[in-house]
Parts: sequence; structure tokens; C-alpha cells
Amino acid sequence: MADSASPASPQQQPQQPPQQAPSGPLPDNRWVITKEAEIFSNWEKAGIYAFDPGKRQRVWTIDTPPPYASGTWHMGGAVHYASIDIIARYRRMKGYAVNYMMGIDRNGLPIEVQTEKEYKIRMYDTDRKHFLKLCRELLDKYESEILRVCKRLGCSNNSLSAEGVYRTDSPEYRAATQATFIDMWNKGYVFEDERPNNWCTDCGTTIADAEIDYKDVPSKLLHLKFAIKGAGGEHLVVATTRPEMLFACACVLVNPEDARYRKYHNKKLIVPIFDKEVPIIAHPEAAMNFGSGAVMICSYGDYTDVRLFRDLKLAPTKAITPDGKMTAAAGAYQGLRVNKARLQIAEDLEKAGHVVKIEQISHRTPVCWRSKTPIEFVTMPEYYLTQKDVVPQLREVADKLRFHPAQAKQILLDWLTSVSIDWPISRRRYYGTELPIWYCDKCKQVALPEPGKYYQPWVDDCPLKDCPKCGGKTFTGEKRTFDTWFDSSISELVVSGYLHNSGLFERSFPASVRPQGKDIVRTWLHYTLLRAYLLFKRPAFEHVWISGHVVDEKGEKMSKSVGNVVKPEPMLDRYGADALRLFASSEALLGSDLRFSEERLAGAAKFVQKLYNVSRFISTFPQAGKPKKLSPADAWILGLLDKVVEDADAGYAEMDFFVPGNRIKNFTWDVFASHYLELVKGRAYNRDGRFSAEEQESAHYALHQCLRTILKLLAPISPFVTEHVWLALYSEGGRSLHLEAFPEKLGLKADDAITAKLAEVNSLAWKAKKDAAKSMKDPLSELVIPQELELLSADLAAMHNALKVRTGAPAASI
RNA sequence: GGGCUCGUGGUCUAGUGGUUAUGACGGCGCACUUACACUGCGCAGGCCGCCGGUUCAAUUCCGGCCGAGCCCACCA
Repeated sequence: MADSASPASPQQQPQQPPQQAPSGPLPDNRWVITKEAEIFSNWEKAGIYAFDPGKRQRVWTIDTPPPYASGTWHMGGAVHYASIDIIARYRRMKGYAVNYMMGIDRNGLPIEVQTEKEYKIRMYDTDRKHFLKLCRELLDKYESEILRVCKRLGCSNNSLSAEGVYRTDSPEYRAATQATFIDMWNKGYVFEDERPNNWCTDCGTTIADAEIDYKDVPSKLLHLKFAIKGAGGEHLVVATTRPEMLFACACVLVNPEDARYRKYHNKKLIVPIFDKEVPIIAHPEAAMNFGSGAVMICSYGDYTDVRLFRDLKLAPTKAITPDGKMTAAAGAYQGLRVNKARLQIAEDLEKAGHVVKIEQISHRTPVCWRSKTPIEFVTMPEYYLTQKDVVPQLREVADKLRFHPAQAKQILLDWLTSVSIDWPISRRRYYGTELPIWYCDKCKQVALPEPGKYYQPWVDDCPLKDCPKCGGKTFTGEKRTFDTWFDSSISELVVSGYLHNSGLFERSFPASVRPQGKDIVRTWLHYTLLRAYLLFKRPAFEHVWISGHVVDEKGEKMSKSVGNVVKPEPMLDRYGADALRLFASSEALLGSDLRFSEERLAGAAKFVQKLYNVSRFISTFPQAGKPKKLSPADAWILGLLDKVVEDADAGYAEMDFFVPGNRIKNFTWDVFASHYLELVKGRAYNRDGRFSAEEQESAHYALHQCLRTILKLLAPISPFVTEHVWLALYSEGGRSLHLEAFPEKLGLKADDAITAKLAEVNSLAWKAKKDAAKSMKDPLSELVIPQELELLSADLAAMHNALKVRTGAPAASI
């Protein structure tokens, strides 16, 4: 019984506690982090987070980003997933059936690159089946490390066991990817074309615009003399950073307004070294103030070249092979790698006297975001998904989404503005979902299987017996795979039950929320919206939650080369998941970068400990039902608590945890613990019997009511310590705190004036004793309190051991 | 060049059209006050980036400038 251990005197036996509850006081005098793992494994055993949509319950579907399993997490990953978990826990307490799958992204370039590095092999020199096996082993290793951190963080996914996690490379997932492809093919959104594309010579594949990064590269801008045909010795100067492209030059542009060159319009130039004739064309693309004002257009040196070849209907010359070497058209330079050829030809041009001047410039160069190799523009047949034509519709979709924070929408709109080509979705790689396509050997027609199964055309026989077009009996399977984003951009469909649970799918699509980092708006978010639009003409989700990055203490990006990377596990071991999650919530507004600071994390851990101590103190008092009349101090603190409930609820609903994190922390520490607990101690103990039994019970009720509410409010952010205290003090039959409803307000007034005055009076009293070198226990001869605190005078007298209390201008006398 | 965010004590940060502008960390000085030294109290420290405007009143609203960070575009 609580009472036997309670210092309360026997005549103040409380009424029956409101529920059958286990009783305090808490036995341990401090909170130890190792309890977290124990609590998590109890949750796992009891399966309390299992997703069970029931019949009527509203479903809240979280489209958790599947992290890529090609490495271990730094602090950013841990904070990101802990924050998403807060969304899940809050919604569960709000009465939703929360569908919160964990996913692992396992397809595509990153793991292939990692596998090549790990085993020191080249993918193209390795047997495909063997290579896939090596990839899979590595993926399994990274995946298990990521899932271990998730558990350590307290993530309440449906299940983190092997069965509860979806993987983008599983046969089921890949079947879904292929089914959407077949569907979109049938709807006419997929086509094959031979277009100049971003080509990574290192990865040996086409890549999408979204997979391009830019890097500033110092380069030489060569000013070259081109002889003008039939103009005696006259020449025109053309500036270029890519002289190795000279032989693929199709024309030279000058600005129509450029007076210097007006007389040369429609004349011909002789390309140096290659003696090829090209026209001079007046075109506004040529900037008068850059270089010489004359620019050569080659197939293909950059994006402008690609566009102009198309616009001006020029005949391209293939300049570069898929492995990054010069083609036969380069004559003497054939077979040289691009960089080598550039140096060589620059030297030759100088020797031959074609170079007028060399400028050193910094050139922003597009590079492959995985291998960082400068990309080339190579023409290859690839499959494309329509995207350019639906940009206006995607803007409308963006308008229907609710962004958190609202300004994150602009990132998406900016990207939509720059979408200029359709999405090339085929990749010449191994570890990815295969394009489910066979070609009839006889008529070469594309044959697609029925959607629903996972197909591997490079090993499987074509499921069709006859070619639908010509009746041919034999087929050849496609060898290419999809862009990784083609898999991950249907995650919201897969978690909503697409293809395997149509009842659930009806209820949960569009998904409730897409949480993700701001860096993958142009890829994951954009592509997901595109896919959902093409397939269903609907937005993929209701809310989009965009988080910032975790940066180091100085605000700089964490990177291996700088050496400022912080790993989550040592921090979790030192400070615990509760502290890390509180830190993540209360340090930065949603959407802003979070500065990681171990010192501040330690501060969060102190709060967790403080909360435990507060709980331990309160646990020494018996639980009491609501008294007929609340004492004024109790009405005051419960009124403030109401406001905290309201603010925290609003913050959680907006998915901005900065608000609840700080409000709960500040209330608990700075008001509840510092002032209320001190104020109410005398009445709660009532050693000298100066308070009535009802007044004492009111204190007991308020203490426990505050603690119960604080525990519930903080449960989504710090699920472990709150659960521990809850189970020890308040749980009915061992029922988890995380199955409780989010707290409701009691309907009391929040009187901030009392708070401010109380802090002032307390400070005065403490300072008076301190100045007089008295102990805090020593009496005050008189305490003068403002009118606002008159109702608290008995509590204040007990708190400060004041012999006399009167109202007036606040003062404290020894 | 376009967009977004932001300039507040040494550092980081909250907030507000109106008396002495939050809090944390750090510094200094006290205190074992019956939950807590992973504590409590106190002190020092700020022309709230700069210049204008609106207003009786601006750190807050508006405009400009300077500076920082991120995203997008980009020139051969």
C-alpha cells in the first residue's frame, strides 16, 4: 500500500484512488538508461504497436522513408526516424489505427557501388547472379544495423521483426513496381526513345536529372580562331571549355544583336584541325558578354547543346562512347578518354596557332550524384515515363497537399519549374527491379506479362506463349532494371495495401503523411506525386512533413572528409533515447537544421532525470480522487496545465515538436517543479496539521493529476521513462501508457499573473534568507505578498516558514 | 539571377506594436532548503545587423541595404 510508505499521517487517509493502480513510491532513486532496452523488448513481446485497423477506426498511414541500406546512420538518420515516431505515437493516442511500416530501400546504384568497393570487383566483369548475391549479403548487414538503431530509438513501427519490414527488393515489392509499370504502359505513359541523356561513364548508365549534382570545377576557357570561309584571312573567335568536342561542332551561334558579328550572319566557318564547314547562326542563346560572344554547338557538350540540336534540327555526331572514350569521328583522338583528349587537343591547337587566349574560369559541371563523375550526354535508347506534360497537373496536386512547414512547398514548386525532360526510367545495371518486358524474336514487338507477379526477364521464360502481334513462339527478355526511384516512389501504395489488401487500400489511400528530408523533394516526393497522379489522378498523401538536416555544433554539414560525423549509438548509450528524442524535438523548429550538441543532449538527459525525480517525489503521496473543492494553488497549477495540454496538442497536430517539447519541459521544470512542488509541500505533508484533510487531499489529487498528464503529454517524445513511471504508478492491469488517450483539458483558467507574482515572491524570500546568511529552513518574520497571491497565503507561509503573511508591496523580512 | 530561411548578451536560442526583452550553455559567487549535486539560489553580461518609413510608441509592421545558410537555374 502506498500509505504505509507515505509520510502522511494516518488520519489523512485518502479516499480510494480513482483506479486500481499499482502503488508508489518508486523504488529506485534514479533513472537508468539501460531500462530502455528492457521496456522496448516488453513492447515487442506484447505487440502493443501492431496495426489493427478494426472496423470503424480511422486509419493514419505513415509513408515512412525507407532508408537506403548501403551504410550506417549518422545522427541525422537517428533524429529523423525518432521524429517520425513521434508522429505515430501522437496519432495513436488520438485514437487512430496507425499504420506505421518500416521500410528498407535496397535497389540500385548505391549498393552496387558499395559492393564493387567492398569486394574490389567491377560489376560488368562479374557474373550477374553472383554479383546480386554479394549485394544482398551486404544489404542484409547494413539493414540489420539500421533496424537495431531503430529499436534502440524506441521506434513504434507495426513491427520491426523480419516480417514487419518491407524491402524494396522483395519479390512482393518488385511485383508491385512492375505492376504499376505495366499499368502505366497500358495507359500510354511509357515510351521508348533514343534521346541524348545524362550518362555516367563510370556507372555505365543513363541517369535522371534528379540524380545530377553540380560541382565547381576550375577549367580553361580556350578562345579559338575559326577561319571564315571566303573572307580572305578573316576569322572569328569562339570560346570553349570543351575543345575535344570540336569535331562534333554543328554550328556557331552569335547573338543577333551583336554588332561585331552582324556582317558574318549565314557565312560559313572552318573548324580548326578538322577542317569541317559549319554555319554561323544568329541566335539569342549566345550571350554577348561571355567569352567572345560566339559559341559553338556540339553534340553534346552541355544541356544547351542538347536543346539547340533539337530546336534547330541539327544532325548530331556521336562524340563519346558509353565508356567515356572518343568515338571514331574524333579521328586522331579516337579511343582517348575525354579528359585526355581535351588536354591533347588543346596542346595541338596551341601548336597550330589557333589559340588566341586562355582564360581560367570556374565552371559549374554536372556530375553523377553517386560516383561524382562528370556526366556526358550520350544518345541511347531508353524507356521514359511522361512527366513534362503533366507538370501543370502536378502543381495542382501540390496545392492540395498540406506541407509542414508550409514554406517547404516552394522547394517542390521550384523543382517542377525546372522539369524539362521526361523521366528516363531504365538503367543498365544489375541490382534493381527488372523491366518486365520480353521482345518477340520474330517481330521484335514488346510483350508485357500480366501484372501481379515478379518477373525477371533476363532469366525467366516469357509467360506468354504466343506473340500477341505475330504469334511468334520465342522471346528475348529485357536485361535492364529500373531507376531506384521507380521502386521507392510507390512506397505509399505498398504500405497502404496496394495489390495485396484492397480493403485496406480503399481506407488508407491517399496516405496520411509523407515524412521526408528536404534534400529528396526533387526525387522521392516529386516522383511519388507523379506516379500517384498517373495511376490514380490523385495526390499520394494528405500531409507532407519536411525536416531539416542535422548539422554539427557550428552549423556545418556532417561529412566523413571533414571528420565531424557523430554516430548515434554512443550517444544513445550515454544519454538514452528519451533524451535524444527530446533533444531532437526541442532544439529546432520544424524545417530548420538541427545543430547537434552533446552538451545540449546532456541537458535533455538532465530533464529526463528531473522528471523521474519529480515522479519519485509525487509517488510518496497517496493518490486521491478529485476533491469537492480544489485549493487555490491546485486550481492555479491545473489551469496552467490545461494550457500546456492545449499548446502541446496543437504542436503535435502540426507535427512541429518544438512546441510540445519546450512547453512540456519548461512547464514541468520551471513552474511545476520549481514553484508548485515547493509551494504545496507543506500542505501535502501537513506535518503540523495546520491544513484540513480536504486541503491535503486536494494537494495529493493535484500532484498526481499533474504527473499523469505530464507523462501522457511527453509520451510521444520520451516514451521510455514515461512508460516506466506510468506502469509503476498509474497503469490499470499493466496497460501501457502508449495505449492511453491523449489528455483532455479540465476546463480551468490559466492564470499567468499568479505565476509571475509567485516567482517574484519566491525569489524575494529566497534572496532575503541568502543575504542574511540564513538557512532556507529558517523563518521569515514577515512575508508581504501581492493581492494576486492572497489565496495562496497559507501555502506560502508554510513554504517559506513565514511567521506572518500580509498583502502589500512584495517584501520579505528576516 | 530567382526562391526560401535567418541576423536578439561570449555561444546558441524564445518571444512581443507599449513599463526592467525569454531561456539554455559558459563565467563568477553562494547553498547538502525533508524528490533531485544528472540539484537549488543569486550576480555579471544586450544601443534585439544597418538605414529609412508607418505610428503617440518599433526589437516586433513596411521598404531598402549589409551579412549568413540552404535550394533552384546558369553561359559556351
